[in-house]
Amino acid sequence: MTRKSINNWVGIQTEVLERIHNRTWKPGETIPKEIELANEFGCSRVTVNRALRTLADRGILERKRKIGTRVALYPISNAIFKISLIRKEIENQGNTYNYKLIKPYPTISKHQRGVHPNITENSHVIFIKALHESNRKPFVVEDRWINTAVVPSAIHQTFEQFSPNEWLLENVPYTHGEISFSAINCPIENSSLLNIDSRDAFFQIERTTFDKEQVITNVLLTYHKDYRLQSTL
Amino acid sequence: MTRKSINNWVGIQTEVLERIHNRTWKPGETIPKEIELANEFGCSRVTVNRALRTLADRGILERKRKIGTRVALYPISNAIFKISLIRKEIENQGNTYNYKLIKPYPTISKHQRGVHPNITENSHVIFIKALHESNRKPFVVEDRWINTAVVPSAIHQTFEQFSPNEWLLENVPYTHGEISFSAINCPIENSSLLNIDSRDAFFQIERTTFDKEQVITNVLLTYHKDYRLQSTL
DNA sequence: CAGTGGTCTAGACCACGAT
DNA sequence: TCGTGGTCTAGACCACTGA
Repeated sequence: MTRKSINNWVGIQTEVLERIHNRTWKPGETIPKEIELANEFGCSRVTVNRALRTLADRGILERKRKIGTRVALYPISNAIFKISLIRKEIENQGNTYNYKLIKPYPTISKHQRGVHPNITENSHVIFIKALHESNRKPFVVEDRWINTAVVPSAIHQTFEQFSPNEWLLENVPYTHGEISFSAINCPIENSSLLNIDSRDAFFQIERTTFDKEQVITNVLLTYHKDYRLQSTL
Repeated sequence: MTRKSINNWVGIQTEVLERIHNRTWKPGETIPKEIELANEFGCSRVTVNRALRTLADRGILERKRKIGTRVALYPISNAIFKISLIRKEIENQGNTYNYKLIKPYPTISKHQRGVHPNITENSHVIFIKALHESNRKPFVVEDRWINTAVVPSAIHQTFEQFSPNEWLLENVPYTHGEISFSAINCPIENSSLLNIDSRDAFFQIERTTFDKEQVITNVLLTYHKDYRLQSTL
């Protein structure tokens, strides 16, 4: 064999993608094993392994020990959204960022919304409502509660100068989280903040973060009308 | 050194995450270089490299040659959505899938919507409107055009038995794509299909796929009310 | 049991980027 | 220029899984 010599994993990945694309290897088919490809490309097996493993991570290949590597029948495309600071998101667009605390003082009470099994009846949570502006225009309303059982230091924050979004990210490490996107109608309280008709459709993101099974915080982000979350496949 | 011996990359990753989490290594700080960690854990540098590289891919670390590896100041969380067949999405929920072509025969005409720079004025496109049902209830409306300049064989399809979503994925390879999520009001034509009030908010996904700079297809997916797209962080 | 991918090692050289 | 991460190699052993 030894048709073409490729000795870097990106090159091999490109070649494999090309063969899938031009149907040399069809969906569902098993492709040659690592050693065979290593021989063909004149490189080591580890290099082939990295190329194929990366493609498997992307859902383009399916790999099983003993069986081999197959081209995925229904390739899964991953849409990856990078979740960062709201301030960063706005600044990255070249716009100026402003922050306003809406509820003048965070209130402490039992939880009322977003009931989560790990929040007990006695858990005390802080509620905060805040507005993030882009170029002095409403961008997103942040509706949040923080579990003070996990983050007691949050009690001493007024969140007047910086958002809980920012404070938490810098000061409270989390292990994992849940996120969901949806469309909603008439969040009456927020429509005036966002300066739009309350019958308009809003794009909403809900996020809950955990520290080893304990809920840290839950946030509802209600975006301005026409907000679009974009990514590539 | 050689405190604890860890000789697999997942173990090292876990240990690194723990040190970031308990603030042994604080946000913005530079952590020891690969060789030092390899010595401490009693493993080879390649193993450390894989652990750190993977964490850098996740946005938890930032790495630069000559500079070293730092704990990201604003850790970026990736929300990954796996985009698959609509049929698969419904079946994976344990529900029965049904498909209905709405416009009895796909029409061929110049493009009218979703103008894309790569679609020329003379491009002929096929328009299709279809409904995907979950347990006999409307789930999502598929509003699509296909560029026949790139996919001439689409002309011969009636899309009565299977959706363009399925046919394209199986028969037309693509190289990359764009996707965006948004919330919209009153898609009057679709509200009756989805059997809901036309003033309700809808969750919408728009997707465009390419084959090396040529547009293959564009689709607007309008979901039933209360649809939520979920993922983990 | 045997075949295939998963990973580790030690050593080597390359590539980027700060100085 | 030179330090640090990026990657490659050859060989080895392990882990899963089908037969």
